[in-house]
Amino acid sequence: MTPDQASELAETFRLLGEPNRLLLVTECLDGPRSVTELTEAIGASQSLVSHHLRLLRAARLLRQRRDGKNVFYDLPDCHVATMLTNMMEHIDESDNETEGLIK
Amino acid sequence: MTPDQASELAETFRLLGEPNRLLLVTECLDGPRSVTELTEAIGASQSLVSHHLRLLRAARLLRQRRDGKNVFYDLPDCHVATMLTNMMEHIDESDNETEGLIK
DNA sequence: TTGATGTATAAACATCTGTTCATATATTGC
DNA sequence: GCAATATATGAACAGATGTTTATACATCAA
Repeated sequence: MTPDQASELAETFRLLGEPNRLLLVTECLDGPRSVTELTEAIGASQSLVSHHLRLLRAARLLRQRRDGKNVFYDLPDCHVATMLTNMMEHIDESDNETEGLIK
Repeated sequence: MTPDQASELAETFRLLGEPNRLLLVTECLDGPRSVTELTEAIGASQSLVSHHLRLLRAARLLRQRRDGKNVFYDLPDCHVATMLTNMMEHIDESDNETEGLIK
């Protein structure tokens, strides 16, 4: 893997590496969600949600579509959705181990 | 997905979301690597590599094993290796699209 | 047009993070 | 023991990041 490829892939991971953003993306796994729905789902302020959504759509991790007063977000058809689904299936497997802590 | 699960998964993504750390992990995909090898491979300072390795092993993304004067790092047998391999296989697919930029 | 609702943006700020520099801790060979 | 090599740690700091507050923009109904 070249440094450029690493930076590109890391950028995706970095965006998913924030709990609120990860929740926003996973909420959209089952279909389009309006900003209001997303705001209620993750329990953050509307402004914060909007800021995070901006980053996610800039990186094309989410797509935006307006319908009347609402704006809906969903995942474009890409491997990120598949990867996330796979990760979530295996999320409990490593819970048996004690969480690692920095000395 | 619960907020706790999101935080846990996000923590893994966050660690992989830094180019140097991602390179360190991918370098170890094909087998154990010494700190010296890793340092040369990613072209960073020894100190920086060591700092990053500390974070990665604290999160159990990498395992540490000393052999004489050298310390070798490798991936524990977990789904992270599989995920990374899958992601790297598909890394070029989304390159056709223009990179998203914040206005 | 006005008000109401939904969403986005800008500024400001405290905290977090990556990095460097210096130094400490192993481990081996002499 | 000492020197040399390999790795880890601590302090310090600039820059990035997540969040809040306030405000702007968009859409629809009356």
